[in-house]
Amino acid sequence: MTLTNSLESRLGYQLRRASAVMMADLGRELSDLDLRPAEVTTLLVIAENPDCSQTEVGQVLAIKRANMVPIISRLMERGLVERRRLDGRSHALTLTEAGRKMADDAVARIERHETRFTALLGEADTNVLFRCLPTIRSARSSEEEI
Amino acid sequence: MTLTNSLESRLGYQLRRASAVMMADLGRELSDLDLRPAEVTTLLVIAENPDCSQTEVGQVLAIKRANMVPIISRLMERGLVERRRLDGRSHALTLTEAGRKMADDAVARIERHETRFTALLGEADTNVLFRCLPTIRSARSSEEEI
DNA sequence: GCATATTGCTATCACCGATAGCCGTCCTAA
DNA sequence: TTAGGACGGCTATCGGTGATAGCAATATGC
Repeated sequence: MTLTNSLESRLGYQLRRASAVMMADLGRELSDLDLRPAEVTTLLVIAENPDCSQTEVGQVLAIKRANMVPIISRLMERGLVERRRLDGRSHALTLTEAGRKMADDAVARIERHETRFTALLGEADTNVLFRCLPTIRSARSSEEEI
Repeated sequence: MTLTNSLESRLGYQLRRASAVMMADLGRELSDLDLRPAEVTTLLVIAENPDCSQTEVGQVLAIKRANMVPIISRLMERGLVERRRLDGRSHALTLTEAGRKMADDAVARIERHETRFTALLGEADTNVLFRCLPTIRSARSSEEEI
């Protein structure tokens, strides 16, 4: 017996399922770099914002301060990220040469991954998505801070 | 300093962030029912497919057999779901009266939650989303089975 | 100078997904 | 009719991500 599922008509459900599919595909694409999704995004943000701090990265990616710690630690252990003491509290993050190479490789893979999906959608619909998804993000109920 | 983030132009990233926002909102809306998202979806699928089996629910929701176990257990402990032995292997799942009430309450909350977002999008864009998101889901690379 | 805010950090929890493997049951084909 | 394989539920366990509470050191503004 094949079941009915009225959740199919729920935006949140569709979003969750679609996001899971893309995340799984991304994971596969990045698996042989041994980079987790959260680590790649961190790497790329540092790549385009040299000398940023750890909490700044967290703010732009919506990753809590506490959860940034193991991410940065692992990127440093692997020699992809370096940091320079700034003022006794904060560090300036930069990529090492290996980090830059890794970031370039990751971007290429992400591009392949992305076009696998956008190719199916067509430009018009893709544009609608890039308009709608930020709208959804901006709809956080007012009482939650950054 | 406010950072740049070129990930904003990636579909996967936007999907992930938007999905996270909606999930957080859903969690808030359901928190005083003490139902986790995975439990509500299970409850609703059983509601509209009485006498279905546990793996059938899993298949329609993309939840692995092994991961259904604690979900069903908890729903049964709370007296929301009952099951009847079918053939020594499988059980027929149904909602109890309390489960039906809970499901009705959950649906009402989900509806409030959903319209909070769809109201921001407008009907035309919402329709595009309901066309595009299933397309993305269907783009699983061919080598993965159900 | 002192109260307060900020930064990075530890420790710990919750939720969801995945894998490997067990056991009992069923189905089917030789 | 029975043997082999598929199936349904289950255990145990891990991985990834997010959240919270609280600490120590430092910076900042009054």
